[in-house]
Amino acid sequence: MSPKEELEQERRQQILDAAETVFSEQGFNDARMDDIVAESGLSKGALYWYYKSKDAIIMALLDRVFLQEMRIAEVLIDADGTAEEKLRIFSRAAVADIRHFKPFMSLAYEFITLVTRRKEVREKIRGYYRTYTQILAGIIEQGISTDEFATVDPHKTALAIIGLYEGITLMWFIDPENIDWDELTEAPLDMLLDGIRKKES
Amino acid sequence: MSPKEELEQERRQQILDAAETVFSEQGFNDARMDDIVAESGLSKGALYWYYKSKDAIIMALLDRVFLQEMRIAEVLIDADGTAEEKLRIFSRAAVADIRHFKPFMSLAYEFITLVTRRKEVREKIRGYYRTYTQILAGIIEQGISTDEFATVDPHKTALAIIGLYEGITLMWFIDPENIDWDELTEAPLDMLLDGIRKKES
Amino acid sequence: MSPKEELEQERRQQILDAAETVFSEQGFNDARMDDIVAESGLSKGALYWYYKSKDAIIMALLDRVFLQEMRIAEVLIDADGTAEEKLRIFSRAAVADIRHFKPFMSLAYEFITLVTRRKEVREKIRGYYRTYTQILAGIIEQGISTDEFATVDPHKTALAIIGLYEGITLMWFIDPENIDWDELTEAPLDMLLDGIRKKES
Amino acid sequence: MSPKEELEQERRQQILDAAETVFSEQGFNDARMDDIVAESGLSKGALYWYYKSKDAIIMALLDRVFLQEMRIAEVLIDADGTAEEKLRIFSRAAVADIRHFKPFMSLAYEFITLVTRRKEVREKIRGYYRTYTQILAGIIEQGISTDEFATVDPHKTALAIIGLYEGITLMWFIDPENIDWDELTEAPLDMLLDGIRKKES
DNA sequence: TATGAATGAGTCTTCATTCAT
DNA sequence: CATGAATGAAGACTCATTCAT
Repeated sequence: MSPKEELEQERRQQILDAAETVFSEQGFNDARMDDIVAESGLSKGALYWYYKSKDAIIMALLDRVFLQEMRIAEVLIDADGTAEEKLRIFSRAAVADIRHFKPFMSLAYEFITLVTRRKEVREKIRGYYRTYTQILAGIIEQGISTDEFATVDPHKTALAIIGLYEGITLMWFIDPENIDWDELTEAPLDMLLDGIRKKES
Repeated sequence: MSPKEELEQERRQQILDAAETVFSEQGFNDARMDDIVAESGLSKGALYWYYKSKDAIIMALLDRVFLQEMRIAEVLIDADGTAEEKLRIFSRAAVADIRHFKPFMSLAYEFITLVTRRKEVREKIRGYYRTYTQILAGIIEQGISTDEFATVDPHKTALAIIGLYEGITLMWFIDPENIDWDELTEAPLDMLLDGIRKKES
Repeated sequence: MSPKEELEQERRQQILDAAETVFSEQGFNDARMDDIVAESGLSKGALYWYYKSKDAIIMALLDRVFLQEMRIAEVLIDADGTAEEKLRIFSRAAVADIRHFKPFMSLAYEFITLVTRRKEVREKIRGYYRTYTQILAGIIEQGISTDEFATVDPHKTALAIIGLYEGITLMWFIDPENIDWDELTEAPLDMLLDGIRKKES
Repeated sequence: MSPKEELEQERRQQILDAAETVFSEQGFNDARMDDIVAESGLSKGALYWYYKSKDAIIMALLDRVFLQEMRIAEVLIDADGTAEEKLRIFSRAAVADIRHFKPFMSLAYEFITLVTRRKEVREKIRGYYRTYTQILAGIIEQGISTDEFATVDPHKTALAIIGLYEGITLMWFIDPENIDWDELTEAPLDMLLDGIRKKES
């Protein structure tokens, strides 16, 4: 990467970092471009040099947020072990990630708000969840073929697992004190696994 | 109720109906007061007569949206039957409600966005979920005491059930075609129930 | 006209009057909306209530400016007399009008600037000159048929007459002291008339 | 001229060529310095190295545009022949020039727009027309003294001739299809000449 | 109660110009 | 001489809210 491209990347990161903070705190609409300017340490002109509008920044953030999330998926793909072990790895990674992600969670929900209104957002987020679902479904299929799991529908089960974590995350976001992630990290998974695990006969 | 009060109630409903539609379609910020005025068929002056600000309408909507939701909870409280039967009633009611609620779902997520930024929203939504959790926990306790269920933690299990439904709802909102509620209505519950059901020994 | 419509007309006139002054003094681009606001005595909101943009005001002015000019043409249509008498009436009306119009002349040239860039402007101004040319051509035809004038091309002659006045106006705008309209009022016309008048044989 | 000065001259021409094109297409205000940069093939820094501001470019263009025009006048001064012959030379030169100049005509009108607002523009353009008028007046005086023309006012007649051509040019700019320069090249002049030509007695 | 014209503070965005390299 | 990233003042426009009628 040329020094020039490096500078550009750095500036764009500066701006997205600032935007992430500001948008998370204030929401897309209450956030002022001047707030992002101040937070980024750049000038307004510099901001508009790299992103042509507020909306362009929001869309660039969308990419970054869900790209970051994708990393958990990668962990899963590369993992070895039984299906159950992989699901536990997923669970742990997801929970770790969620905690790290907490300050920016309202940002994520704001993006979700846009799903019905903006094609790009819709497609990006759908792609993210579909990828995820497929990976988990693959693991479950593995579990079925190795007789770890009963013959469940892999797709539906994958949706249930992701849904379970998304839902608990949502509830944790709303009422963190009411939910103890330390305990919940594996408990929900245990319940589901109990449900799909092959019963000895 | 006097005729005057009746008119007032009617007008307020008109406004909230319009606001619900407009906010759902455009979001709190892109929605214009003039849009609500047009949708409601009232005049701008009338709007401001009944609600003193845009924010007041949003807060009134918050009440209405989550009050509506509360009705499912009431169904549960009054129901008879085994714990499992009650959970199935809950499941069916929740799914039915979600479907009806779909056009306004982005509204709900926009409220969630406000959880970290607005005390009233936070408290209202927390109250809603806490109530819900307690009711479900009660049912699970009943199930444990009647030996339907294994000795699980009622609170955690309740959270898991609600989370499961909230999460699947979220995913259905994002990608309706990828999720078949008809099948999912009871499947997720089955999995969880399998997990907590008392094993014959 | 209802009182409401009357108010609207009055407001629009107020705005266009102000815009005419401000645009003439400063040009379309240097003129600030706030200048028009100040000049009009209205508020910025009121301005935008009646015209949705600066450009809308400019286009409304275009209408008004060239509609005003059209009145001279009407004088001609209704006039009686020989062709030459009518042309003299035209001459006098045109000169009188030009003098009145002087402060707003740079406005007219600014519109002309837009002829190649904006369809609406092009069409409006073309229509104006075509109408004018036709009226004059009609008078010249009359002069030919009554043997006042030699057998000239009515269309070309009309263009020459209008062109003559437009050109002298342009030069007067550029260098008023160099041109004495009092003398020039009829002199150019005399020259042209001398050229087309039927020579006694 | 040193190689260094040559380069400077070349660069300045590049810039003015680009500016002429861009300004003609977009107008002084809508044209962006970046457009001129792109059109010129230079860098922004280079542009500002040779011209210290947008306005400086506009003023340099003013010089160039009206200097170019001055060449027609030179043709006249050097010409031999009767007054009428000279006027025909003028006519042909003017028409030829106008056609060449067409793409940049809106530029000329934009300068005229500035006559009332900018001293330098006013003086430059006035000087141009005064020079022109004087040359033509001289020719007409010649024509009077040689008995070609009747005893007309040379100044007024010169104004009329220039005005006639300026006016027809304006109308041609506005509505090229409505005006056939091929025919109009000499026709207007004929009319005027008919008017001022010494009548045989 | 109801109306809708009017208000004006607040925003995003633009773009001529500068200057470190 | 040349580059183009950076600057920031300035301006068009928006829209929640008000208030005379």
